[in-house]
Amino acid sequence: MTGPAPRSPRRTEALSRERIVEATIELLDTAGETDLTVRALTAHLSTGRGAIYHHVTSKDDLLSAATDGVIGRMLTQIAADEDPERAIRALSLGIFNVIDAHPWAGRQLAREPWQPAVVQIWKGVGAQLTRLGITGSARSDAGSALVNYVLGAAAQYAAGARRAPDEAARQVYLETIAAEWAPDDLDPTPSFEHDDREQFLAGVDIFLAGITARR
Amino acid sequence: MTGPAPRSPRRTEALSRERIVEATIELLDTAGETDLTVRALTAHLSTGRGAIYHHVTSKDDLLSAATDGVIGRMLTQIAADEDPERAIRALSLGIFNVIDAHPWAGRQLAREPWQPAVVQIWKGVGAQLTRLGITGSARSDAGSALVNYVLGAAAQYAAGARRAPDEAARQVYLETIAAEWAPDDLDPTPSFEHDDREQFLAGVDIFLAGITARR
DNA sequence: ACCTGAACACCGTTCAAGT
DNA sequence: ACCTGAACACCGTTCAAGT
Repeated sequence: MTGPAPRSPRRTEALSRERIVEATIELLDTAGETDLTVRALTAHLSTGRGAIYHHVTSKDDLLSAATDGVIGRMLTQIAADEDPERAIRALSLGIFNVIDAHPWAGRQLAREPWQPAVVQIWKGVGAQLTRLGITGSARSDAGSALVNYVLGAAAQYAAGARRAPDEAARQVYLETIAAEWAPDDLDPTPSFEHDDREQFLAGVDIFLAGITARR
Repeated sequence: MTGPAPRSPRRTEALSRERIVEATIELLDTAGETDLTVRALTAHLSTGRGAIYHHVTSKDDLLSAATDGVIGRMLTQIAADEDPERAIRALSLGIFNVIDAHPWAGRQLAREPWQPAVVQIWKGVGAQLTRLGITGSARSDAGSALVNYVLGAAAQYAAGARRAPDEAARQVYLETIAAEWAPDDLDPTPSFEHDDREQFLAGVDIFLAGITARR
C-alpha cells in the first residue's frame, strides 16, 4: 500500500474568514470600492460564489471586517504615551493615516456606529479622556464630540481623496468654497491648498482646547 | 370647427426636476432608503423608467438634490441672529433636526463634500466665523473642525436612528460602549441614555469653547 | 463540513421607438 | 422635446448538489 495521495493543491491556503478579509482589503486597495464584488472576490480566491457565505454573513460584514482589520493593525502600532493629550493626537493621526492609505475605510467608518472598528475607536478615546481626569456626562459629551469629528473628517477626506467620479462637480465645489472663504483672507495661499493632515490635526487641537476650557 | 380637444390629464403636474426631487423626498421618508429605486420612483410618478433621466443625471444626483432640498428648506427658516455663537448653535441644531426627521439625509451628507447641501453648510459656518472675528488659517481650521463634527455626528445619529437592520449587533454595540464608559461613572443614568440632541449640542459648545480659547 | 455554480430576484442606466 | 418600456449589463444572496 502506498501512502495517502498528495492533496491536490488547488489553493495555497484553506478558505477562512481571515483569508477572505485579507483578500477583500487587497481588492479594495487595488481595484477600488465599486469594483469589489462578490464575483471579483471569489475569482481572486478561486472559489465558488457562495463559499464565502460560510465564513461571512454579508457584504456589509465584509466591509466592516476589512475596516476593522486596517484600524486594528494601526492601533497595535501606536505607542502608549504617558501624556493623554499626545495619545489622543497619535490616535487621531493614526486614523487619518489609515484613511489616507485606504479611503474606502473612511467611508465605511461613517456608516455604522456599532461596527467593530468604531467600537475600538470609542474605547481608545474613552480611556484617554479618563486619564485626562474627565468624568461623568462631561466625558461622554467629550467622547462623542471627538469621535464624531474624527469619523466625519475621515469620511470627508476619504471622499476628497477619491478625486470624485465627477471631476467637474469637484472643481465647482473647490471654487465655491474658495470664493466664500477667501475674500477677506490676506493669506496668499488659499486655505484649501493647506495640507489636509495639518487641518485635521488643528481640528483635534480645537477640540482638546475646548475640553480643557470647560474642565 | 370646435376648439382644441382637452389635454388628457394623465398626470396632475408635468414632470420636472422639482417634482421628481419632491417625490424622492416623499419616498425616502415613507418607504426608506433601501426601497428608493428608480422603478419605485417611476411608479410613484406614473411615468416611464428612463423619463427621469431627462431631468436628473443619476440616482446619486437625486439623493444629493433631495438632501439639498430638506437642508435648504431648514436654512430659510432659521432666524438671523446678531450673536454669531447663537447663530452657529441654531444652524447646528437645524441640521440635527433635519437628520432626525430624515435619517437618509444624514447618511448622504457624509458621502460627498461637493454636494450642494454640504456647500450650503460650509457657507453658513464660514459667515458666522467671520462675524466672530476669526480670519486666515484659523478660520479654515475652525470651519473644517465644526463642519466635520456636524457631518460626522449627523451620519452617526442617522445610523443610530435607523435602529439597525441587525438589532443584535446594535445591542452588542450599546453594551460594549456602556461597559467601557460606565465603570467609573457614578451617575446612575448611563451616558447612552442621554438625549442625543443634548449631547450633539454639547459637542458644538466644546468646539466653540476651543475656538474661543485659541483666539 | 466545506465548497460549487446555476438560479433567483433584483438593480441603475440606455436607447430605439413613439407622440 | 419629452416620454415610454424593453433591453442591457450587471448586482448580492441562496441552495440543491457534489466531495
